[in-house]
Amino acid sequence: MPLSQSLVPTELATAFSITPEPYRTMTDVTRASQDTLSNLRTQSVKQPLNKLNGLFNGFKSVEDEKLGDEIFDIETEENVEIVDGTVDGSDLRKLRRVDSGGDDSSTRMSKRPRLVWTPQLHKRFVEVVAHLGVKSAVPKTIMQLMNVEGLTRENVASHLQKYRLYLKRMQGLSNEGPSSSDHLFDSTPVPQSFQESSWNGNGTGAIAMAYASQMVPMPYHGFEMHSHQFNMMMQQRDWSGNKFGSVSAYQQRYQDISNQVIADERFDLQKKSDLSILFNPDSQIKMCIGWKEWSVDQKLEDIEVRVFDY
DNA sequence: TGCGAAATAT
DNA sequence: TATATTTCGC
Repeated sequence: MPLSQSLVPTELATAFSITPEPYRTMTDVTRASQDTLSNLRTQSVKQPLNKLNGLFNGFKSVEDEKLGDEIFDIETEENVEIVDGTVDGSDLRKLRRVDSGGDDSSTRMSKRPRLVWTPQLHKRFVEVVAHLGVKSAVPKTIMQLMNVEGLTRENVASHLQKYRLYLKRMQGLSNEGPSSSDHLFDSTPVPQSFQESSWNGNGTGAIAMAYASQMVPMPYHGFEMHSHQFNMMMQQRDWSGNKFGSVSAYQQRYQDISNQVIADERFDLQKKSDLSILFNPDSQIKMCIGWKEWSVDQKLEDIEVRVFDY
């Protein structure tokens, strides 16, 4: 919808060779103001790259820092601009791609740096997909659970599409080990749970997953641990028929369990975000630390190393 | 809105 | 060619 309208009727304008003011939509105006803003900003703020690096401040472990550092293949400084006003890390997603056919230098805007799926990033992706269940893993949820700054739903959707094709291909090849052509995907083993599990096989499992965000460093047992706020990821319906009954009850339960795990010398946590706890509708609990998964029979003492050992 | 397959771009 | 990104129907 145009924001403005010519006062001169079209016929009249044509008759007198009046070139009408072009229609400007809200999008046009918004874009123009973004252009202006970012032009101003690139002059005063000279370190978009630092900004980018700063986006990953939330990550504290060496591994995570590597993850963050390597996530983007940054080409040149000119390719990066902050479109929105926020300078604090949270908003890489506001880097916009704008039409590249800009002959007008004032409309030249950068495109988002191309995402490179490093083995670390892919590993994280696979972990999350495994937790969700390969059937119920969708881009948005995966993106949220991966909790990697700057990662977009589109990035994930693309990767997921490719990964599904890969899985299909692998399934077709049954257990023919070696050479496919995909080094990235081959670099991270396909979790055994993908082959079918009671947690997601019938489409009713894997309802909730607690996950970490906003990590804050905290000393623990000599190495760095992270405490965090807890969020609940919920998928699918029916929270009424289960034992805990409410989201807050799940959160409480998650807190309880994770606190015990952290205090438990048997668990060699590198960082607390390695811990995930999943609940299914029967209030069964599955606990995952890194690449290991356990079934938890309510009491931690009963924990046995169950299946997956990658 | 957002998913997924297909098309397209790099 | 591989794969990232965009498009488009649902």
